Amino acid sequence: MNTPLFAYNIYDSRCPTRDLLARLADKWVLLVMDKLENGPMRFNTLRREIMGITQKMLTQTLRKLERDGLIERTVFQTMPVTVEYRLTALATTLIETVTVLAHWAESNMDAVAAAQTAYDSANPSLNLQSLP
Amino acid sequence: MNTPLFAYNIYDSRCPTRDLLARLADKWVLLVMDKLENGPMRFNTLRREIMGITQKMLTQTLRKLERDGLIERTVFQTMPVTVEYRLTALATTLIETVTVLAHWAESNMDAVAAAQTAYDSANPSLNLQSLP
DNA sequence: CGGCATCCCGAGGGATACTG
DNA sequence: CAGTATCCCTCGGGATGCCG
Repeated sequence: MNTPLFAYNIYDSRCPTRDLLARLADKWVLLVMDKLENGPMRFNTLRREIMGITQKMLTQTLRKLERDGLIERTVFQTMPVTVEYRLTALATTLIETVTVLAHWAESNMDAVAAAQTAYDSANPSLNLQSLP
Repeated sequence: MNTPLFAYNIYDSRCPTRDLLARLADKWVLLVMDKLENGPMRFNTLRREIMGITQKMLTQTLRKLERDGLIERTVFQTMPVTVEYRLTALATTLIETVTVLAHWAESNMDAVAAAQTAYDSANPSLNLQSLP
């Protein structure tokens, strides 16, 4: 029968993979990982380049990713301190997927916007424009 | 110089692609799209197979995806009515990435769990176990 | 520079009841 | 079967201030 070595099932709400997916399915997580694709970066560089992210969210995102083993944090005892973040080996198995997803939005924005316009004019009653 | 045809930039917080990414970066969106990979499915089938999703969230997710042109909704006037959801052509350019991301969680759950344990024992002070 | 600690508001989303 | 409509409550996350 060739049973799989893992019994994880993303469709089971009680499976720990569900929580892992929820952590990955986060815009800040995707943006941070995507930014780190080309090598390590420092905290404030990330903060500046990922426009709109607050210090709190960046810190929180970096900590979560570090805890999940996806990024590594290195402190250089300069004055003042320098902190660098880089993807781990584990993250390299995921980063390509992340970058494709993040940039799919750019490549297909026009098609999506057209679909939205069509949908909204076909359903004048509903107001989904406001939905997240 | 070969300037790109689109000036969309996912790192610009005011760019519409940012909102699109936020809609894609959603666990229910990923699970629903992944479920529809192998062909059309009906509402209650999706609801049963994606354990833990409420009727409200399933409806909302399907509507958002329909509005973005990623899924198509077909109503069959049987008695009672039958409604079928299927991925659109636009979605086919994204579905592989989505499935890879969703199932990466299953394949790498053990590694992530190990990293978490290591992190938590190395940082007994912090309590990130509770964080989302 | 690279954070941590608080306050606080609004919305995301669960639970429940009703319908064509 | 496939939804819609409310209520209600938590908690994500922005704003602000402080620190080694």
